[in-house]
Amino acid sequence: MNEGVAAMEQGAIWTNALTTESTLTASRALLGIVARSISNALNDVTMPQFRVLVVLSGSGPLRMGALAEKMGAVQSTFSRTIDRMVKGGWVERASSPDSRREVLIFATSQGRALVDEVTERRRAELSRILSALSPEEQAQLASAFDVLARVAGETPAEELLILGL
Amino acid sequence: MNEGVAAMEQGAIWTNALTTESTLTASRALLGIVARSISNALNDVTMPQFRVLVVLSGSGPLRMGALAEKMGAVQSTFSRTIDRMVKGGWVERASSPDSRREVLIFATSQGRALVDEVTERRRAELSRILSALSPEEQAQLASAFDVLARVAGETPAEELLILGL
DNA sequence: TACAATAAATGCACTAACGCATAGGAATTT
DNA sequence: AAATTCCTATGCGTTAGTGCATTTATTGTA
Repeated sequence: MNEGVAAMEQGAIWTNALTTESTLTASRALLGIVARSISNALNDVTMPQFRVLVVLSGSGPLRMGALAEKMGAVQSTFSRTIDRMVKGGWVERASSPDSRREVLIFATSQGRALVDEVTERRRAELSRILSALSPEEQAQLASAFDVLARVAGETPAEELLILGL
Repeated sequence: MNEGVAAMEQGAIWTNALTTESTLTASRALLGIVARSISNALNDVTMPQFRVLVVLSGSGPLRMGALAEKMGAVQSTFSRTIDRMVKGGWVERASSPDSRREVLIFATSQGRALVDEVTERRRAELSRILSALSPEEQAQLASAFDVLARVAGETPAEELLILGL
């Protein structure tokens, strides 16, 4: 193999390793922000329950079965979870206009507010942190993240659910 | 207020908002990586149990009480969690050399291996993703992330524990 | 109309985690 | 030596979540 090429490849490997470490460090910082944004909500609902609200916020009302499947839970298990959430005022059951044997789950305004608060808290803290940077630095950061998001690809919702997001 | 200054501040606000959105998007991608790295481990241990192993990996053996406090759990609750983890072969109890009333918790090699696998999986996937970028892009990414990590500050371990990390 | 298929809820059994109160052994103080 | 403090473990009760099997209501089909 050509020595010059080998040296270049070696350089690329180092760069990758360094970038990986920087990214891991940054991801810890971002995870901290995410965690803090959620922690308050966890006084009111459990993580699985919060997931339900996030899913409903994203998709609108869903049938019991469809929702259970999205949550990766057996339908019977899920029925009970919904019982608890109804009791807490986070969601409501309503019979479907399509079929009387179907039950649609709606997030209540209280439920939507909970998710909105978390989202807003996250956005606010991020904005606060970024404001410590110059506009130039921010622009650099934005383009770096855009690049990352592009190569990282879409994150299927199911995967975020592993962490309860 | 001077119009030129006002225009500049407006520009800064836009930049911040755009950067915030880019960061939020990227953080979802990073969360996906983190979630995938953990999902396998969750077949073996629960999230709280995984936390214990992460903490022990970071700090070495700890007393029951200290560990319980780090986990934000009541000590009695925690004693039972350790019972289960001992049963599963993830940790071991050992009497402290300092005092016979103290009990130290060690991660077993099996326990350390579990954490290592997760860490390695995360690093590998990140590295794989980054390798799609040119060294120049990677270098840009690294410096942008270093900047972010600097302004975001340290993330206390307790906060990551909210998400089970 | 009788029968099969679908959707949700219930009965039952289980595990993990949580907290409070308390017991037991070990170390420290008086 | 006795009393107190410290550290862990246990008894007891509770909640959330999980899964399997079954029931009930509704819809679709033979």
